[in-house]
Amino acid sequence: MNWTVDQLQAFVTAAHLGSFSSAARQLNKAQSRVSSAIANLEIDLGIELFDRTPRYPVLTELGAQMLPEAEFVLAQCQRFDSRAQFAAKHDVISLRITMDEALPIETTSTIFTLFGQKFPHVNLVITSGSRDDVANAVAKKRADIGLMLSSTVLPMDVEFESLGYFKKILIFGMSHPLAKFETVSRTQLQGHRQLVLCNRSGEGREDAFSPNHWYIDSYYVICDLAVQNQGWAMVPEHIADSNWFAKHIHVRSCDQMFSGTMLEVGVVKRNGHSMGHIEKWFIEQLKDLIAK
Amino acid sequence: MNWTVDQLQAFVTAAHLGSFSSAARQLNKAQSRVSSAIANLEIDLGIELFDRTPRYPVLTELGAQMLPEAEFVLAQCQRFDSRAQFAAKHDVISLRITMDEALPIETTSTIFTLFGQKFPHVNLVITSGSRDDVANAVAKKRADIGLMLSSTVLPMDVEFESLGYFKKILIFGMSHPLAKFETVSRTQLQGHRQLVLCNRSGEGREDAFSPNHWYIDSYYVICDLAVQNQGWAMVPEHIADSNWFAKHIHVRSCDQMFSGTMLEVGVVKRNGHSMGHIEKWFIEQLKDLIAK
DNA sequence: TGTTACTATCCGAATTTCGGATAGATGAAG
DNA sequence: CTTCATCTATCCGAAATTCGGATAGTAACA
Repeated sequence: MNWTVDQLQAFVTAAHLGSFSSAARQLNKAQSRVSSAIANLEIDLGIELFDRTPRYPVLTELGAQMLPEAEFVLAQCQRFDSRAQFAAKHDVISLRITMDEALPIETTSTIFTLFGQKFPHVNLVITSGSRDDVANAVAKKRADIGLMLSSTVLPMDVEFESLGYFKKILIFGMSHPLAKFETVSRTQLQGHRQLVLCNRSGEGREDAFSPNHWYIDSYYVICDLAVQNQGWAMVPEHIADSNWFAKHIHVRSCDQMFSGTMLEVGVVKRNGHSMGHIEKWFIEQLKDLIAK
Repeated sequence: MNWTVDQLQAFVTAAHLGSFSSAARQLNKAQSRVSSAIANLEIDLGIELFDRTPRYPVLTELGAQMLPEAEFVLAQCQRFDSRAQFAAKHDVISLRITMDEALPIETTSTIFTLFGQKFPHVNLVITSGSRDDVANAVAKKRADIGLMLSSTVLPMDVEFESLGYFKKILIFGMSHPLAKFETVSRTQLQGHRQLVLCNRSGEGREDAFSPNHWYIDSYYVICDLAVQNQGWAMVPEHIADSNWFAKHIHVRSCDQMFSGTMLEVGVVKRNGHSMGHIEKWFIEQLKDLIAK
């Protein structure tokens, strides 16, 4: 393997333009260079790429078969190079994002699309998990930034920055005793079981309002149980509205009932981890989207 | 983009071995070459790949992120090269095979598996179609060799070479009038509709035995119609035995009844197209498999 | 037949590549 | 603490290669 990328370049452009001379002009090289570059490539590969008997060189059968291969290799080389140039400028080549599975996918997926357009050379690693997983992944350096709903307990070495709020709403199943009332009072709620979010470890609970309550570590499980009339709950609006649950639960406004009806959402990052402008861009986009 | 494949090679092996010197030994180069190769690569990419302050150089964060990229590019270069070496030797880099859809898939798929093991550098293009499609694809240079059941009419510029024979058997539907007989005579058959294969254009028919007959261009359609008791037919054994039809049709031996109970199978290739030894290998394998 | 545009080849200057030698540095061993 | 082995960066001169220009031969075209 003695050929160079330049030789591949000469081969590919000559094949496209159909002439060594024009290839030389396009590549800003002397014509003799393109000629000898291709000749040397042919020697090295052991393949005659062009038939030179006609006026303009024409690809041989094997040459035509090797052309797409060469184009592919060349493209990979260029991708490698531009990625390196990018990394040299921005000091980053991949960004690992982890997010709470309770976040609305519509929101985040549009961000990733934007991200891919704006930073085509950056690898994204997207993981998701429960709220604990998110904070831990950031703390343990398995992720660069995390996206999660606010939690009262956080690992020591990460910090939380608020981005905005999601509205929480009151839900219960179709056959739940409260379903027959148009409005419900605080007292009525206290008479039934509340489904409250907690961490995976069972700690870091939200405040339970009803003395009768279950602690559950996932909003999705909570909604599932609500569908089966096992209790009422306060959950983020987008989860109750999702296709899985929307038709099987009752929704009641409860603005006047609780103060903490808003759920804080924010990013977690390692303490002292200074963010590059890619990370900043990402967080700005998130703020915009959540504000809507 | 000014770096060379050699520099990538030096980077990758040095990263793996953890030392420039050992990389130089493995690559049969002077140590100074590896050192300067990597230094030049770093300059060209604008990235510091190794941290040289410790005893042994250790990858920087960016260097670690670029390593798999470099490995990938290198692997593509080597693949390109070995494929070229192969093509130089065998004059082929891809083989386009087209086959009659009536051929037993079990047979051919094992051949393709073998082929992939024996010639990992050859691209396979596999298409299938009716018997006309096969011959035409070869004639029109859309395929290199075709695999089909014998046909009385072939395009001018292709030739047929016999590989072996498939047994044909007599079939009819479960409720067909002939189903109640253990054996059937030629006269009985002539009293019922025969389903006969023809070309897509309606020409190139097999000989119809019964004066009452339909011409159909696919054995699968023929079997379908037989299942629905629309007539009797002579079809290749493997088609009648296939999962689709086996339980819905009656099979009768008919060796003593017809002389042409064998169906010739063979390859078609362009006139004068001299086969490389890859094509020969392929055809040999086919002969072996069909003989079984 | 002359003109134009193409390719292969030759050539000398300029550049790069190559391995060896050297010097400084580091970690292990005594 | 000293010695030693081994590492890396750098320098060096010879050798090889690369580079663009010049030239010659050739095919298409008017």
